[in-house]
Amino acid sequence: MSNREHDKIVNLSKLKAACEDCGMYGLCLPIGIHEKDMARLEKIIKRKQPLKKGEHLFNQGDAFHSLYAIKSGSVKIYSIADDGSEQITGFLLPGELAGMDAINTGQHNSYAKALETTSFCEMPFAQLEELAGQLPSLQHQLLRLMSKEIVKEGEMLMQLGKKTAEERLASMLLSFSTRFKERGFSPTEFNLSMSRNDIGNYLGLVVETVSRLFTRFQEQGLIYVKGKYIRLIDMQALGKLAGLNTADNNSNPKTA
Amino acid sequence: MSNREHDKIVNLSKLKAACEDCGMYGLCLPIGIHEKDMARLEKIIKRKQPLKKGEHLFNQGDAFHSLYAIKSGSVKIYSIADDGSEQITGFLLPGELAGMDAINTGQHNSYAKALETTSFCEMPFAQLEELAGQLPSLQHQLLRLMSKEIVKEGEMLMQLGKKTAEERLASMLLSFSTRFKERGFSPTEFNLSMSRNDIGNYLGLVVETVSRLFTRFQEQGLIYVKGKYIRLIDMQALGKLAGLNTADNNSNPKTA
DNA sequence: CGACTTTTTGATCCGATTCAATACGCGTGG
DNA sequence: CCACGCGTATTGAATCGGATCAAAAAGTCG
Repeated sequence: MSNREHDKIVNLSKLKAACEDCGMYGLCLPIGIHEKDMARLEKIIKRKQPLKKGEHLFNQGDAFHSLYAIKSGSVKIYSIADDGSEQITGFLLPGELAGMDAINTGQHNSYAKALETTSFCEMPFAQLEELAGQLPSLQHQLLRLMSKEIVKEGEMLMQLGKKTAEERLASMLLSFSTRFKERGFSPTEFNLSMSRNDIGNYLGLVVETVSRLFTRFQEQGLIYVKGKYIRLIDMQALGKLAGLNTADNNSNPKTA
Repeated sequence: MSNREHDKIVNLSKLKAACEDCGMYGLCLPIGIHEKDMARLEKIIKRKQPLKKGEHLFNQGDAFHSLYAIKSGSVKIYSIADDGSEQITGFLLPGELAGMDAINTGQHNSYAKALETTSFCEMPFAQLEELAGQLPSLQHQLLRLMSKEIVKEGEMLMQLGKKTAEERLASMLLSFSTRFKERGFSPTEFNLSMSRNDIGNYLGLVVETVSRLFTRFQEQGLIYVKGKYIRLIDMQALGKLAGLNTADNNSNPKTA
């Protein structure tokens, strides 16, 4: 796509396709990296065999070696507490990074499971870190992505802390809508690759509640649902549901 | 305390006390930084006037310039949603860092308010980043702390997603206990600097529920409470409450 | 097709919220 | 120093949203 002159090595292998050829180029780690530096980044990125549905990218307890970038498909991130209970902490779409929570301890403390056939890149962290020391833009991008992750989780805390079941599901639908749009997919029509149970787990609700909400939203003409297929019909109403419902819960504006 | 020879500048000012003299040295950013590099790190760290109770370290919407390390006191991190509702996402104790969520957008999307008289250091991020490019150990430590933040929030998600009111409060008490201990304070006896309302907001509960729980825990002989003063009496029982109560909620172990 | 899993729908129950009122803590000023 | 006032905390009673229990319906896959 763009002109790279001084590289004989980069394209020597079919397996090692360039980031620039990846549909998620504009969303992934390479953002803001100078073209001349990209070759160095690409050299440490490993193309991997796609995962089949149900396979794991990594397991809780695994030693941490690499970050992973999702290229296509989707991944569910979850952990299992001592008592055996599962908590889903996120769903990854193409262009998003997995494994950052493991940097701290050097051990993955979550599972990453493919919800469908999923292709990804592996980026050995030691090499990434070394390179980041040499490329300020890469270092910055790495910090930025981690910061983004922190913000994302903070927003999720807001969800779980204050919102009703209805608000949570509406928010989630809109969040997926936005993310699909960023990735060039339709913002109003998509398949949710995870089960109703997963949705409930993620949102802090039981599966029956999620099911009832989908039904209700459909009855109210907000969405059309057919299994995993979702069409958002009344985005505005969904936004209103997601955002400004209980405009009080512990809000306590004066303490601000 | 330790021997530094080659520095005339570092100690020239009383204000600019060394990190090594800070009680939180072992918990803060400097972990793992070589002694010879510390001088460079210290040079960019600004000592600031302590905040009085109620004053803000930064406000939501502020341009992001610096990370802040808490030296003493405590801080509440919260954001205000469009609808005016407040959500507390965390409380910071000495040795902990604030502002990492702003790296992504270059804008703080939370407030940081002192819950009591609080002293802190300011670390201009641009300089920190530049230095991190030169000191691998600093870069690593920075990434590690951000990773830790992600993990911490992930654990909080687990709390809010699945746990009962009782479990949440027990967890919070134990979390503070651990953190106080790490900082050299008593793990069984401390003052919670935040209001009951703040605790409730943080845990996704209303203030009445929090109050009732404190009363109940005390009746059950788990703790002694007197206003902000807390003494943990039966840590084991608290741990049991916090951890292994509802060992089922959406656990669905087979999907693991 | 037939077994199994996932989803939906219905009826009931319970934990936490809400509403309401009292008690406590604390700073201010007389 | 105590009285007053106001914010914070506690306690009580009623209500409700979402969980739980139960069962049928719809997908999924070998």
